[in-house]
Amino acid sequence: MENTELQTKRHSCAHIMAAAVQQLFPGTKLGIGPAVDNGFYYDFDCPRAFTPEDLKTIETKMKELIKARIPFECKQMSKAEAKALFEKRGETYKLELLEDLNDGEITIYTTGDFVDLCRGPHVEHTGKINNFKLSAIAGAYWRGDEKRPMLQRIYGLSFNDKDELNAYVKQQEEAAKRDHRKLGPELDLFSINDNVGPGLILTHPKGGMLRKVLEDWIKNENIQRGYDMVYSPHIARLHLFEISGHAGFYSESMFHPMEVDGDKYQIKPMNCPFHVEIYKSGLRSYRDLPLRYSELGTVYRYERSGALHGLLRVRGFTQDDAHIFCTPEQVEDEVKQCFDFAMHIFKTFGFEKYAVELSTRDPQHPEHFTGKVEDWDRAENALRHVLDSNNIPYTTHAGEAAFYGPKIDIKVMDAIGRLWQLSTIQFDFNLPERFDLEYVAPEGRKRPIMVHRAMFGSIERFLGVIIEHYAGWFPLWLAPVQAKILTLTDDQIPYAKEVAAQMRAAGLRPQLDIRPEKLGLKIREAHMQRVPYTLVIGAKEAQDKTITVRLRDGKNLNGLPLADVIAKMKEEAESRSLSNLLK
RNA sequence: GCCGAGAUAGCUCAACUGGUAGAGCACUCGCCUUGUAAGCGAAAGGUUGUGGGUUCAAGUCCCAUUCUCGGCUCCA
Repeated sequence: MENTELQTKRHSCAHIMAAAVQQLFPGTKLGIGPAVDNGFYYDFDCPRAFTPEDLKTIETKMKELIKARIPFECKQMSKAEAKALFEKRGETYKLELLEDLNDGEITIYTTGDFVDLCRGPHVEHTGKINNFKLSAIAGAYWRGDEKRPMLQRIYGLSFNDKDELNAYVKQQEEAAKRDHRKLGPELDLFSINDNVGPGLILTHPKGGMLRKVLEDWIKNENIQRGYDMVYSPHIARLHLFEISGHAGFYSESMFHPMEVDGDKYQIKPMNCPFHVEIYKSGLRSYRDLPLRYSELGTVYRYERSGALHGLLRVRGFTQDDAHIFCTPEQVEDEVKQCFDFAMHIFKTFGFEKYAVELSTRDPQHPEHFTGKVEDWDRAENALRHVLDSNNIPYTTHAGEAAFYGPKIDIKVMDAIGRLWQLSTIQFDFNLPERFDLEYVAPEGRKRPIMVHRAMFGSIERFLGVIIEHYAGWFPLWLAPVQAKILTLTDDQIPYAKEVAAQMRAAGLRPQLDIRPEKLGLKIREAHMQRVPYTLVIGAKEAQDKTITVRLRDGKNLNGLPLADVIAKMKEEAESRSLSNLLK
């Protein structure tokens, strides 16, 4: 919260909204009402469901309160006094919050008749509030706990001035235009279909080409970094997941097993146990380590229906998964290599905004975590050391580690500022134990360290993120159709076909548009399909064996020699350039 | 899963308080041979998400259900 003045305004605005709501809907109980990134919210317990029309009524009431310039008054009081006050007002949620506070640190803010348990600070009076807009109604569990009552949350936007507010609204509109759920079907990349089922993706030919390019690239990157490629089946005996522990700890996220010949089979939610079994298929020496098994492994997880979100949260997805088995001495090098790999990917795709999170165990609650303390210490230090020595800013989340090991997660920001996890590097002290993994060291049999890692996270999610990141304007190496060849009249068809053939021979992906339509129409369609280069062929070009290239911004490069165009495009694609070489 | 909103032609949307489901674009056919973001015309396209109910009459009202969207929770 960098701008404290704005945060104060936002929080005060939340109070005014709550005051308005309590005036309009007497008996409404208060939850909490903090300032957030773009404004504020307040949670209410009101028997009547708020409607979008109510937002307008509440806004009007808020404006009345603002006009009245009601002072925000702070009162210090004892716990007993505060308790009596909120009991009288029937504010059961505030009473619960009060329980967690110590005597002597309780402050109450009042605004006219409105009373709130609040640390403050606030603006002097309601007249200081302006430039806000109530934006949404949503459900939210009391204290974020799904076992507690669901309250109604009203979100509001609030900024320093009108321009900032308008700019924010504008930015949200722009972001909505690049939403992958809209662009994906528009660009014919993928669809989700009711008959197939929620959270299950149909990848269309163009999306398929994009995915193939991504998969080829990541496989090669893996191989160059010393990973082996393995494959594993989509189903396995449930028994496998009983050994791994997933059938116990993870069963809520697994599809129900199916009956086969009196035995139970499970569609896989994870690739790890398979890779572990590959490791176990032979006796491993310390000389063999590290072993790095990689697989584009498709997994199926039962995600709760309300959690599904386009390509970013689905029920069937393919992880660019890998498991590294190594000695304790090798751990840090391996983690560093994984981290460098992730950075290489972000650089290749041009992601500038990302957040690194280190999740460690909570030493207060050792019972939540499996494995030896010295292993945890070594692992956490390795993760921390890699981040520190690379000067990577990160946030540490104590207690957020998985029960089986600490991890680094890297999230990137989508078009509308939401963070999505892509890369993850996780230690696992659980599976080596459960599967009794070993390697032979000079001093005898030892347990290897196991590291899970995914770089894209899931191919589907990565695709969703890059659709939004590029707004559909993929760099040439990724674009499913790299150039659209447009003819002016039927006379140019033979030359257009020759151009397409030469481009294909050079490894490029052209597409012909030889319809007898106006050039303007063809250009419009090529542009809307976000094709990087539009190649125009008229009588002149056919005659001279040249090409007129129309760039994305509308600029034309007239009469370039065909061979030059192909060479430049080839260079641009092969170098995975993020900008056009033809310009 | 929970709270709320929604679902009408391939897409974007219309149809006032219940009274014969329409338009633009796309698709198909015909004409136009076209020089940088939409040429003209015609035809076709629907069991209004699905299943019940109320009514003389349901896209519209009621119930159930599926899916989608905004959040919560959870996560790659």
